[in-house]
Amino acid sequence: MTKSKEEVVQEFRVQSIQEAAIRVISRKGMAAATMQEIAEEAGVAKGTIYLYFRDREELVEKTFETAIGQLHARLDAAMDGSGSFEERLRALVTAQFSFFSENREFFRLYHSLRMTQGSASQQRRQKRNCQPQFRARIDRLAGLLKQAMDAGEVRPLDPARLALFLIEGSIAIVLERLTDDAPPAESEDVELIVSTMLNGIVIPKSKRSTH
Amino acid sequence: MTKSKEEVVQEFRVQSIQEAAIRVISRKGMAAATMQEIAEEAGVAKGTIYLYFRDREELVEKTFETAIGQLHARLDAAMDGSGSFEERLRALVTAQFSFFSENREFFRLYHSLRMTQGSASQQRRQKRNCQPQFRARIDRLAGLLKQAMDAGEVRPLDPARLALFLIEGSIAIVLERLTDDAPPAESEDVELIVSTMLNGIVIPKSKRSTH
DNA sequence: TGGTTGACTGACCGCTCGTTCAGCGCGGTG
DNA sequence: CACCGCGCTGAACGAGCGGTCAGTCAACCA
Repeated sequence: MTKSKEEVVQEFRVQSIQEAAIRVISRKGMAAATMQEIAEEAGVAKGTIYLYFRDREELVEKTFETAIGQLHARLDAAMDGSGSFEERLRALVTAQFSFFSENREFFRLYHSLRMTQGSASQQRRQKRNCQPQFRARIDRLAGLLKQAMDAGEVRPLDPARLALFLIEGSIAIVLERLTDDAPPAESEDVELIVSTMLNGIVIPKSKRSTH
Repeated sequence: MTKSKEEVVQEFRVQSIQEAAIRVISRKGMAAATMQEIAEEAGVAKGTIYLYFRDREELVEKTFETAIGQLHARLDAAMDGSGSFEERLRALVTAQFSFFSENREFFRLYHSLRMTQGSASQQRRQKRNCQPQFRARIDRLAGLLKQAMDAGEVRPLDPARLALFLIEGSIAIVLERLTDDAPPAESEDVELIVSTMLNGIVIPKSKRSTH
């Protein structure tokens, strides 16, 4: 089952084109990323891309799928640990933070894709292909929350809404960190998110110091 | 100081072109919205737009400024009320919810603008013109939070980060409501956000029922 | 009512983009 | 050495964009 030379070359090309696509889309955004620039970034001619991908749409789609697979693997690993609810939640947020700071460029691709709009057919296509990927992330976290609710650790709230709120809120902070010149330690932002979600921001009246 | 007939006509044109721009950008997204389609939507010829706006960029910019002014006015009104911190926070989230459900299309424009990427010069331009608008919203909420912290009602956390987390999390839920076929009552989602932010999701151990 | 104006139009232009394909060079074969 | 086969190239193409401007005509004056 060893790979032939041709297969190795093929895989190398596909991979380096995808990596170039991530970098260019991250830099310029989905709409402004041209095939020409992706080709230059990958060190091949424009035509070469079309030997490995049917068209621009397929390139973007396949690239996204490859990259998000890695993210999901990391997040699953973080969540499937056997700690307490709090530990698992903290692990999830931490994993998300570290993945995106290791892969800043992918993060922007992730966002570009989510927010891309276009013709009606493009929108339908995107809904079919990409939405399920995001939905899957929400659903997994929602599952974790539901579990904690059933165990009586967490108040009974709509788990899907909570998951959405938490993930999007975190993403906003990750995004902010990316453009921050001197962001605080990663753990500090993780703690802010986790403690806010778990215990809220209010100081109970019984614990307030007299002003 | 009464308006001349020409001024009235001029204002009407400007306004209807801007409204058309909002609708088209909302539908197709920033990149895919063409001058041709905006013109058709407004019921004028493409060239007419250029009598009222220097170029596409100015149209988008002016349109955005006009629209976001309304949003800020609403949110300020909600926050400047003289209630308790909790009441003002609830009012803010509620105002955001109702504004965006009354102006679904503007909401999508808002998002399109935030996520637009492009050439280096476009990015710089956008940073100058649009980022401050978003920043202003964050800053206002951050001010409210800071006030509550100084009063000892809220734990001392980075107010800017908290504001970002809250606003983006809420926006995600608003967005979800827009595509939901049968979303829960607005007040229900507002309550979820406010109570989560204030008190967290955890049930204190002392109050847990035995399983 | 004939003349003048200027708001409006839409065919047109230059340009950029995704996509194609005739041809190039190179490693293997007889 | 001549001859392919094939991965690759990049000039060329057509579609579609933002922006232009010569032409149109209803409204208004003299």
